[in-house]
Amino acid sequence: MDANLDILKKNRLSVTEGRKKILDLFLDTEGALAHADIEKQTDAAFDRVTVYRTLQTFVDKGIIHQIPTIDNSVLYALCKHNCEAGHHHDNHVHFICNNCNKTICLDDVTVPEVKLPKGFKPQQSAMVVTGVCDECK
Amino acid sequence: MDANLDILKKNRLSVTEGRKKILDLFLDTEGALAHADIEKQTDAAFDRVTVYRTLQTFVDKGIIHQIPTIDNSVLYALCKHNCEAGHHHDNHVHFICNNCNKTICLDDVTVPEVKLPKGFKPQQSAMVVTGVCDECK
DNA sequence: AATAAATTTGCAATACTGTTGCAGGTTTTA
DNA sequence: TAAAACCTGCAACAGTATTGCAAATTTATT
Repeated sequence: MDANLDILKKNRLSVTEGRKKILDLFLDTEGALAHADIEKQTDAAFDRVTVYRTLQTFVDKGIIHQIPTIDNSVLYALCKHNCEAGHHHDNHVHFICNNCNKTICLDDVTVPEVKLPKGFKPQQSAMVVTGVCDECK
Repeated sequence: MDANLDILKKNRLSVTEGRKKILDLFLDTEGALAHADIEKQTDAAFDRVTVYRTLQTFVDKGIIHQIPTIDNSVLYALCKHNCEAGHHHDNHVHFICNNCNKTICLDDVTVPEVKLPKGFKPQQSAMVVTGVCDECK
């Protein structure tokens, strides 16, 4: 069975063309995707609104996660670990290349824990490193 | 001499009402400000465009810095260390409270270094922790 | 397999966020 | 004080995101 079908069914989502196609995109892409990337790579086969809603649904189900960026762009990437609805365990560092502008999930680099001042209770932490990636070197 | 005047002159910026007022806001605020916050707190005394341009100017001069967030909001905070134009040395952790929605600069918590995979050259890193702050407890 | 129920999609409308050019005004320089 | 440099506000525009609703599709039921 296709991986995308599997994932959709596991999350009790209706299997539709759009969801299958967008999920495939994530499965085939190493790194992160922006809403605009998805529109481009699907040749705008789906309404912008549908793409927005699909992404939101996937985030809610823990299939993909949002990535923090310095500018106001929103990036999404596949969760590679066992994220459950509403609880993302994706605790890896994200790398943004200043040369090719790609965002790369460093799946093997976990976000280190930090000691917070008294009274602060952490729930989630994110870390973004910018620089030059291995391909641009 | 007022702190704001001092900072503006040091950076060879014309001293205008808008810049003084917005800089004061940052000096008086512990934490980060979004564009919307600034409009609100100045009673929209300045045009939206002016606020955008002022923020951009301050970032360029190294007076304030942008903070990465998971959603697509853009936050700014004063650089408390010796930021020079184009070189931000502000490496503290930012905390976003899920209750009061404030962003707080944890000036005493520095972003830990992480070991990156081969070929990746880091230039800057940012860390954002979400949770419950000391006031909301 | 056919139909009903539930869900999803696309369109239209709307709102928010941010940028640019330019004329007029303010600040700085000489 | 006058000229030059710089900044501001307005108008227009572009990109991004959200909502309601009717039509279409998918899933559940018989």
